[in-house]
Amino acid sequence: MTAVRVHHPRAVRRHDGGPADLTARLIGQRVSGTGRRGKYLWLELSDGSALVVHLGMSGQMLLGPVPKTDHVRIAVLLDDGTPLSFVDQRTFGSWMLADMLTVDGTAVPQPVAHLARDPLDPCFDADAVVKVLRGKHSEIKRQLLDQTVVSGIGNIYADEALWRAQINGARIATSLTRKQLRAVLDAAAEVMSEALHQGGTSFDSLYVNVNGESGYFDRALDVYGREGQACRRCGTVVRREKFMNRSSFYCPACQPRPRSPRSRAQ
DNA sequence: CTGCGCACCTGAATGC
DNA sequence: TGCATTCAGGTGCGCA
Repeated sequence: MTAVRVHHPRAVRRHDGGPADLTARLIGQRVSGTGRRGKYLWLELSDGSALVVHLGMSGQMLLGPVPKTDHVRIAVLLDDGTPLSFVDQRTFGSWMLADMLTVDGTAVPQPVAHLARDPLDPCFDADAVVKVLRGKHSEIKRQLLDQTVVSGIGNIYADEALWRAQINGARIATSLTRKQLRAVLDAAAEVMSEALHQGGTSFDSLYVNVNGESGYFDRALDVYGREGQACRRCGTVVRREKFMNRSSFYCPACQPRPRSPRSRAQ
């Protein structure tokens, strides 16, 4: 990298040294590899450190001409003259530099070390995750969103996986069988894989791929965002309720709510 | 340890 | 018409 410009300091808020330190340490480095775990990705650098990137809600890493948008947060010039831009409208994304560590036989940057493997990781061990889930007396959806249990699953794909497995997200994981928990994890892997092949989930023009194209997976969503519409499996009206300051969508017939009083009763 | 509520941010959608 | 409010998402923090 021959030049680095941080246009918006918020984009490096998670980097300890701030914009000046990040810039100084990036210049002169070469990219020696790439990696990803859950919602984090990273570029391995020639000095052994890693540039860790989280795209947040709307972040993009773009190679080629700097786009004409107000949302370019960081601009880099690579050695061959190609610009690399970090574009992020909603500014939940960030860059940081970190050292690599070896965890469970895999080298990952330090800020990623606490994350569990994601369902698309070749080393993902579903049975081990089922054990973790069964060991916690907490709601299954809460655990699906806990990146230290299984990474890469957000609110939308959690709802989709639970719908496929016909499990209500408010069920306490300890009350579910190994088979049911395994079904939820398998469904999550399926949903993520299908979404990936369709270019992700786009609700509006913000969510586009590196070529500026929308993903099509939102058209394939079975339950998320379908409040008041018929369940695609049984026709019952899909419900929505508040959960962890987010929305949960579910079919009350296919995914019956737990009876236990510990759940969030209305 | 676990849960809970909130801040962070922007722009689209909705309300008055 | 215009201003105010609500909402969505992932992460991480302080506090119970």
